Amino acid sequence: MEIPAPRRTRIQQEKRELILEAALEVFSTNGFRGSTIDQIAEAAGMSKPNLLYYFRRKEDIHETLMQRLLDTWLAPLRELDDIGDPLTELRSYIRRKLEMARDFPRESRLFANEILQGAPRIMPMLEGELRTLVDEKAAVIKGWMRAGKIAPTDPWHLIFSIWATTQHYADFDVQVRAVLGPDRGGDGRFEDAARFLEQLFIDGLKPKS
Amino acid sequence: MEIPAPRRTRIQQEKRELILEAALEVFSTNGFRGSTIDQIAEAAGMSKPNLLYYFRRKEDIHETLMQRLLDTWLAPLRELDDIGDPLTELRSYIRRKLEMARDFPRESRLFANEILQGAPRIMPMLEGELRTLVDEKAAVIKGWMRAGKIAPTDPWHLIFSIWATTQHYADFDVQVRAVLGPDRGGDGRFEDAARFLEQLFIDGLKPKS
DNA sequence: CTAACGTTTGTCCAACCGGTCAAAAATTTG
DNA sequence: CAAATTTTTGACCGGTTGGACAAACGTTAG
Repeated sequence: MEIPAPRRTRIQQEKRELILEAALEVFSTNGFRGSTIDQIAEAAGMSKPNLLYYFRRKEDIHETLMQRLLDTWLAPLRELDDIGDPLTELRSYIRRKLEMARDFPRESRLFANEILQGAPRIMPMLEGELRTLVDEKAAVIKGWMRAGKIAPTDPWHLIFSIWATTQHYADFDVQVRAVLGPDRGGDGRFEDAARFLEQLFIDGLKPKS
Repeated sequence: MEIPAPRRTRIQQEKRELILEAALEVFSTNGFRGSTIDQIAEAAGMSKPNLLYYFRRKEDIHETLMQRLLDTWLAPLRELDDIGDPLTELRSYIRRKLEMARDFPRESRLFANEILQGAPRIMPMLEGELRTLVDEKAAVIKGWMRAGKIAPTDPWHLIFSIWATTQHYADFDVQVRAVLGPDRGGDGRFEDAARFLEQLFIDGLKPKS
């Protein structure tokens, strides 16, 4: 029961892409209800009825955006497997997630907006696809713990803490920059964050005695 | 140039309180633009014009809510000082922040919503009061590092990571519960989180050799 | 009691917003 | 070229929303 991909002309492909790009910008800064079709249309350089010719409802745009988002968003976690050294593997997962926060902050905020409001549109995905993937990776991590490669702890909360710390630099960007001030809040903040997070996750705060 | 607190009757005090409580509920789940005065009025058990008698504009409600929020929200950080053992002090800061995420999730989400949208209404506070406070506490932490009481690292990013990991359990609650599932996602999740975070921040993930 | 003051409500309005529609303009096809 | 098809637009509509307003109602002080 797969919905057949609608046949589309070259113009339709391009215009739909243009609209999605504009909608990402608008939705991620104003939220779904805070955004208007007019805003998206203007950002995409077309009239409202014209936009509605490509996406018949506002929700359709959001839904399409959401579906694409989740694939790329979970890619770093999918890559996590136990073919390498566990600590190295986790380190590079953290690095990849932080890079995504740096390079795709709009996507991160779009996702955060959706979750904050109770995930009305993607709840099935969270309980299904996401949960399965996390359980799978938690099992891998548990294996590392049993083998004594990393300290035994809760794999699920470990994953949460990686999500939280990395996405923080996208979702709370304005706060981070405000607190760091003009001097330290520049482009270097992501490298500082990377250094800090690596140390935190590997060694914690206890001083080496 | 302090604005004098308006003289208010008993009824005004009570009704304003009622409205703010209702508005916290509505704003924190729908965002500012996603919430209507009617919704707040209904949640407060009064008519819309009646509500507008106590707060003349929708923004006034949000602003009042925001001002109160920030005081209580930063209280745990204010309590952090160097009269105790540094590691213990940080541990109890983390615990307090996690308790706030558990006990005041609506406040956390209200704040997150505001920051996500670029903090249009509280930016001066972030650059002023908040930044000053964080700088002050960062200095305390730096002192601990110089004294060899905790491992040397970036105090600002340390504070960010504590905020991120603890608030995650309020802001991303639906995701946390969806991923943990009905069994592990119950009331015990905050204790699991507390245990995990303590271990993470103190010892990190490297196994004890 | 009654005048003054505080509170509540029904009604109304202008702006906004999501979405429709028919007709014009542009593009593709034969 | 001309017909068929796709794309674009201006005008419009019904519902919602923030907010104004005056009248009604309740309360309190003299």
